[in-house]
Amino acid sequence: MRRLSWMNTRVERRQRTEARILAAARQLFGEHGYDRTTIRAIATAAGSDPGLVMRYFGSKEKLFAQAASIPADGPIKGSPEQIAEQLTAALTQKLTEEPAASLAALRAMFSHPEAAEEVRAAMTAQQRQIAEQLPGEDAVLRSGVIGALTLGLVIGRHLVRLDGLDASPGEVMTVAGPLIGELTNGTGRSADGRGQARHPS
Amino acid sequence: MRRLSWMNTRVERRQRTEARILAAARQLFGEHGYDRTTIRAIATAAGSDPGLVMRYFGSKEKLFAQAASIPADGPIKGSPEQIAEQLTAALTQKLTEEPAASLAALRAMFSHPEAAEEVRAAMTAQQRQIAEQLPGEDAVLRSGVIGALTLGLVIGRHLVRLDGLDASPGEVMTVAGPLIGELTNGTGRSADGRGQARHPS
DNA sequence: GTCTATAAAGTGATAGAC
DNA sequence: GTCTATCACTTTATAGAC
Repeated sequence: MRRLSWMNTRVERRQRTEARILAAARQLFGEHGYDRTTIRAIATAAGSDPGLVMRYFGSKEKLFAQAASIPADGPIKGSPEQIAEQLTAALTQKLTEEPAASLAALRAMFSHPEAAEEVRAAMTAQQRQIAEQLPGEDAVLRSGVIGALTLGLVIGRHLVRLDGLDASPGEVMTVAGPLIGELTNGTGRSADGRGQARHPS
Repeated sequence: MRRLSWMNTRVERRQRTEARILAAARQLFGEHGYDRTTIRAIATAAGSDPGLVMRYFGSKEKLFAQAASIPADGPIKGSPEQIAEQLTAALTQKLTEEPAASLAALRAMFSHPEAAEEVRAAMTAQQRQIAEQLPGEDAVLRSGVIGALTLGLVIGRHLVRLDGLDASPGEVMTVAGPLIGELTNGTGRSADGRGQARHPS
């Protein structure tokens, strides 16, 4: 049994180091993009060594693939009103705390084709799903605008730090929520606009 | 006079080469970002030579500064309705044909800090200008959402090629126009929504 | 198992030949 | 004036010392 516990601590040590490297990779990829993040910088930030990083993850590309991922939002279903509610909730969460892995993928997508594919796949999957359930001939277009609005808000807040978007998620959603309501049911009138999102106070 | 005409052709030749290099730089920076665009690739695309590129522009950084720029939209002034109209027109144009220089700056901004500053400066200048003239306590926030929507639409169409955004600019504006109208006057009701933008057919 | 030393390739920039 | 050859440097990735 002594051997097992010994192996355990060693395996655990290795797993902890791997996790530290992965966390450092996520942060640096998210801050500086793919090309400007070097294996050396990741190793240093993780208190480790470039050689180990390569040994654990095989290549920079594979490390990035593990570090940057877009978690698919749960399936979105129901009436336009229900869809709007689910979209609003998902967007609120993205504004509150977008995970480092997503930010890494989002930043890298503009210079790293594989990251672009990752994000595109996640976004088009959700958009298609939404478009199928929305009324109106221009459902595909409207779900595209929903995607653009979401992308703009997330990028504007977390990556570009656009003026005015540093308000609380609740405040931002007070403005953005009604737009989503409008886009889901195809008219600016029937959803009562402003009331759709909760006020922060 | 013979010398003058001789100089002219030579100066012209040089200017033409410079223009070709600049055009190639814009296109490649816009397609692959700053880091992945090499001086060598630009020179080849322009049918020229890496040494000449350096000689003409001094450095890759200076070449990028000349190639990637965000033209400031004209000053935006007037009542909320007029502002909405000007914003709609500007956005329509950005959707119709965003110049290569802007696309280069937009793509590079996520990995190249100086490009980020370029875009941020242009966007915050316009947003501040708009926020000053909009009614409501949350004018700054609303102009921020306008910026995010614009950014999302331009990026979604030209850079990410989001599903559904490949419609004609007129069709896209049929959906996005009312949102801008709603954001400028602070309510989803008073602007008549859909009627704001022209239909394509 | 961990890390140092180095290899191989590609970059921006420069000097100097035509 | 135009372009070739090369420098100095940095990158990922590997081989081998401890």
